Amino acid sequence: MSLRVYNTLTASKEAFIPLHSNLVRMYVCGVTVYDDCHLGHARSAIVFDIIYRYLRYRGFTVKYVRNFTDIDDKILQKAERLRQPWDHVAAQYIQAYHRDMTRLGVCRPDVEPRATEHMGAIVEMIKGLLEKGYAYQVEGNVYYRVAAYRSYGRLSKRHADDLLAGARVEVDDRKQDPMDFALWKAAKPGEPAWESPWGPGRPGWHIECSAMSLQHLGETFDIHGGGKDLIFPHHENEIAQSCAFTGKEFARYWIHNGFVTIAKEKMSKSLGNVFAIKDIFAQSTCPESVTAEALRYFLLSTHYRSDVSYSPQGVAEAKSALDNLYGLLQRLEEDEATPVAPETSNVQRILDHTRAKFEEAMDDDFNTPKALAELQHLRGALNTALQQGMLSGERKVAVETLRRLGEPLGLLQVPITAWMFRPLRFRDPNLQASIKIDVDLRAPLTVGEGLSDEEIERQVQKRREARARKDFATADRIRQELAAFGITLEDRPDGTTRWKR
RNA sequence: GGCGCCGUACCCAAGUGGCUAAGGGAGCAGUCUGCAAAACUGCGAUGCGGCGGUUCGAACCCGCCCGGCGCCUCCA
Repeated sequence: MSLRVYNTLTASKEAFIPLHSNLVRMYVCGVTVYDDCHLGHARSAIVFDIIYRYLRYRGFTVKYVRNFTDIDDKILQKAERLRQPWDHVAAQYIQAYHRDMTRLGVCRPDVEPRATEHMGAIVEMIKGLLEKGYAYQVEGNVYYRVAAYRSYGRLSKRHADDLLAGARVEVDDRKQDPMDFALWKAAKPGEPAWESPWGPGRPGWHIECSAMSLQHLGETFDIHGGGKDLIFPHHENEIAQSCAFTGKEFARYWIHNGFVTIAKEKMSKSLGNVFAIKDIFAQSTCPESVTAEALRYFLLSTHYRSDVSYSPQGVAEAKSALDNLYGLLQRLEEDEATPVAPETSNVQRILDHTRAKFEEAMDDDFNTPKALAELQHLRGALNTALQQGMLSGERKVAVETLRRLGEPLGLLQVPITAWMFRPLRFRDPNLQASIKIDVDLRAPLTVGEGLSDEEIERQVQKRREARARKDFATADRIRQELAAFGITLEDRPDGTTRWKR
């Protein structure tokens, strides 16, 4: 069984075969840095993160490029509003982006090129397009001549006639055709500008991605991705520019992720239904790494091409599902003597079978919901095995397998002592609104103010002594005291006690 | 107007022509337990928006209808 991916270009699932044997070259559209990232950005980043991780899991060498568009009209507008230099605004949001991605556990790409650092390449490309007749200049502006590119529309499955029928294209007298788009924008007084053969100005949106992907990945590369809202016009225009410039095929596989929606509607600023990533973390009652995995599990429980409807209780449910997997990890990692039933043990067979099913699911266009179901199925099988007795070697292998299968998904990577088993909730009423209120939200929530492992162990030991002399009043009192700090105790049959945060 | 997507149990969500329609959350019952918790086991769609059609056979293909959404304008 080999990897198959859905290609927007051909509108079908295809066998994934990189151009150069084992090397995968992948370009993903990052963000225009003019504001904090929201859940939609998180989804896109996480989707391509798991694609990147899984390709490596599958033995490919991946060169992963994800850009920053750090010069754009929106950045200039923001700078004006804030009365700050535009490049400070960009730098600030690049930093915020990195902060959010780190929190989300998103791998850093191999290259993170910025438009402003590729002006030479951008200008060269525009020059080439002019020479070949695919562009024209008007008063210091350069436009792409869409009519000159025969197969324009093949990605978004649109035809020139349909586009004109839309009649929502901004009217610009200088364009020869309403569909033409800017490659270079002449600078107005006071605007940042770079020198060019057409006078001072800045690149139009789209050209920076063509130039940067060409420079870092070459003329033809394997995967180009982004949110599905980029299919038109952004990616369509990139294809037009790049193919016209090089005369070669551009990206071979186009991968697009679905939206995050709120109450069935696309998350967007105009609708005012945007949730910033930083707010999710700020409002969560769980530590960052736990919140990150809960959010990841939530997002990955829907296939990447479908829209996923965000809700606080959706994340809370994902957290519960993860708790059960971590609970299993905790029990597997406990070093206790268990009854042994080696002759009937089928643990290794179960693990092998799960790995095969997991890979089968991921090979089928990154079917993460199916992959998660396989992990959950494994949980049941291992729980049963655990109850019948597992050798310490088997338990070790089981833990390794769970962690190894979790890795390409970015899940099950938190050390067990750092996992928080208490339900995840959000403090803000807006985030909290649709959660059924079934827990006391005034209970202690913050991790930082909790007890240390040592303090907890000491109390657990005291309680053990009390139980040994049948002093259940004391034992129950200790349990209640720990519960006030959010610590749950679970007594095992052998008289020992496990605790959970 | 053009192009396209979706509608599966209380909620979320795989499956897209043929084994009992995955899995998770919530719920109920039982086993276990000083109590509790966890875990395990069992229960839950004769049916996949509706109506027709194709087929030996359809949630899955085709047609129509109902409902929801997206792109065509900046957007992950």
